[in-house]
Formats: sequence, C-alpha cells, structure tokens
Amino acid sequence: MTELDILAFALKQFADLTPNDFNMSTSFWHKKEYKKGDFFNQHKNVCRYLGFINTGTFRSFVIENNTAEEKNVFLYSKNQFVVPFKSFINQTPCDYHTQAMTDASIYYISIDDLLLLYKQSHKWERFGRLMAQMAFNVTIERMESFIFKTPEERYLDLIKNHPDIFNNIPLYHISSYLGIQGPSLSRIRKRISEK
Amino acid sequence: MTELDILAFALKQFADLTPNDFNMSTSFWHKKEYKKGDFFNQHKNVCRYLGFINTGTFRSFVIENNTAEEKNVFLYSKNQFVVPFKSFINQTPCDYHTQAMTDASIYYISIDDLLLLYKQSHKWERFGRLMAQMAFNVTIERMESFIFKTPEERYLDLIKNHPDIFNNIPLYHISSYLGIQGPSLSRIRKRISEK
DNA sequence: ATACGATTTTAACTTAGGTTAAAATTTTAC
DNA sequence: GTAAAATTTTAACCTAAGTTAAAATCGTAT
Repeated sequence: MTELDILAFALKQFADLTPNDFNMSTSFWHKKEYKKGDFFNQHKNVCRYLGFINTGTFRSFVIENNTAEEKNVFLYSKNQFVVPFKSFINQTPCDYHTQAMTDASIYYISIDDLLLLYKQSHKWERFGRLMAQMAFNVTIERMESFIFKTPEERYLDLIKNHPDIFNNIPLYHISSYLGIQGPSLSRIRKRISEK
Repeated sequence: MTELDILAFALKQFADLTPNDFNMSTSFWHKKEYKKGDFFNQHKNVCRYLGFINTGTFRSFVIENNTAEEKNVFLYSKNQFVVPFKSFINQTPCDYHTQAMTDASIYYISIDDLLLLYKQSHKWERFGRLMAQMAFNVTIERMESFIFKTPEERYLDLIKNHPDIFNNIPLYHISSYLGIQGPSLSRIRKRISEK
C-alpha cells in the first residue's frame, strides 16, 4: 500500500470518503519531509495547513515566558492529523509552536484547497464538520483528563492508548504533556514498577 | 426590553442574526422556569435542547463513582447558553448532570427545530457552526487553564471574568470548578487577603 | 431574636508533586 | 570502543493541596 493509499484509507475511515471523493483531492495533497526539530507551524502564525502524518511524531507546545520552560499541549502521531486545532479552525494566530519531535513525513493540504472541496462536495463539507468535531473531542478528553485523573492515571492511559507516541519520544516530553516535572514522572514510574 | 428582545440581541451579537433571521425562530423558542436543583439534562440522556439563560446559574457536573464526590465541569450564567456541549453537538448520551444552581429561567430550542432553521437559512447554518466553535473555544480555554495556571490564578480569573457566577453560587461550587477541595480554597482566599 | 441548617474556615496531619543539583544510565558520534 | 552529549533517575528539601473533623460564621425560617 502506498502512502497515498494509506491517506485515502484513513479519510475513508474518518469521514466515509469514497475513492471518488478522495480522488477530487489528490492534486491538493503535497508531501513534506521534516527533520527532528523542524516546525510545522510557528507561534503567532495563522496555521493554513492540515497535515496527515505518514511517519514521525509532532507536538504543540508553549514556552512559558517567566521560566522559559516548554509545556506540551498536544501530541500527534502516525496516521493522524497534525494541526493546531484552534488556529486552523478559527484561522487565528497560533498560541503554540508545532514541531516535529522526530524525523517525519506528512501529506498536507491548504485551507484554501479544503474550502474549495467544501464548496464542490457535500461529502467534503461533512469532512470539515467532522474535523471540527474531532478537534473538540480531543480537547474535551484532554480537559477531562486533568479534571478527573491523577498524573499516574494519565501516564497509564498514554501507554495504553498511545503506545506509538510513548515508544518514540523521550520521557521529558511525556512528563511535560502529563503536566508534571521530570523527577515526578520518575517517581511515578518507580511507584508503578514496585507494584 | 423584554426577555425575547434580550435573546434576539444576544443572538445578533453572537452570530450576526438580523431581526428577520431571529423572527424565523421565535415560534421555536419556549420558556421554562427552574427551581434550584432542577435538572436541565440528566446524566446518560442525549441532550436535545439548547438553552439560553434569562436569569440564574447552571452547572454540569460528574459524580465520581468511588467517592460520590461531585465535580463541576462547566458553569453557565445569565445571557449565555446552557448546554452540555459534547452531548448536544454529537447527540450522544451525556456524561454529565446539568443542573440549576439557583432558581432560573431560560428560553430553549430543540435540536430538531434548530436543524430545520439550518436547512432554511444560511445565517442559521452559520449559527450552528459558531455554536460548535464556541463550545470548542470554551473547552480549550478550560483545558489551558489547567495546563498553564495554578488554582490561585484560576480563582482570580473567575472573579475577574465571571463575577456574575462568583457572586451567585456557594464557594464549594467554585472550589469544585477550580479542581480543588474546600479547605484549599479557604487557604487561597486567606493567602490573597493577607497581601 | 433565636435556633437550626448550611456554608466556610481552621487545625493538624498526610501525601504528592516542585525544585535543584548530582549521579547514573543510555545514546550518539567519531 | 570510548568520549561526549543527552536522558533519566535519585536525593534532599520545600510547598501546596488532600483529608478529616471540629469550630466559626452566615442565612433563614419561625
């Protein structure tokens, strides 16, 4: 299966796009390679692209202005979209940096081309709505994880539900995503391993 | 100004609905009165109504099954919508209880009537999109408040940005919303008053 | 005005994460 | 294979929130 086939398959799963629906869009998808540390979108930039990850892992993060500490807000991995939702959906300047955590390869499509597709086809319009719903669902799940779960539970959830992320990035990115410091994650890992 | 005028005005602000646009909907809005403790929507119910609050304050909360402790997830106040976003947008069973914290009065419209309006008018379709965006923006703001802010900062933000809520509900609802226990909020308040 | 219930604060103690720096381990480059 | 760099763990101490129960305060109804 080629990478484009995988993309077509994922979009079929996501929004029930048939091969024909997908074919309308093929000329709009472009491939891009990232080296670890390259940016998908910079802080303060309006994000104009929706990415689909072939290989690699990305994060959105904020640099706290008092401490210069980086805090990871969202992680994105293989066969998923990479996009800072709020900036892309509202077409507003992005609060985050969005960066490759590993070498990576994506397909991307511009907001302009997406809007063309929305106009041309009801199925693509539906895709747009489902994108927004997906962004909302990811966000509310993360919000609820902070309200209802302990850092230890968030850690166990990440291992269970996103092993592809867990296995491919350093633990300091994980601890930042979980909302705790490095030493705290070490203590949690120790606590778990002693059970 | 009548209550319906206030609703019309709020919708104009929110989605640029003209008096004509609004008039299309007047027969769909119904008034309902709540006593403190009454439910707008129950846990496990698919929420089929969008409310607009004339007077009073509502909350969405979860009862933790191990401790029976209630945790407030969203608060809603005067001249705003009351709706458990996720359940309403996805038309899925609700994870929360949504309840009046004070006596209250709302106008509500059903999802069926809203869908009719979406079909009839581009402006109302736009309203639907803006609703979903609003839900997303409220949710990501709350998510970010947990990632970037201390409980003390969240408390000060609430006083500053939602004085109508702060001034009308008991502190134990506030502490729950902030993600801390009652005694912790008392300590924070003491700390602040000593400055 | 008073008594009851509801709400908030306080106290005493526990727990878990924050902070800083050093040590240990792992990875990478040559 | 070894040195250097990057990552993770550990240690020691600090801080803030959790927990539980009691005390204080506030509101309300009679």
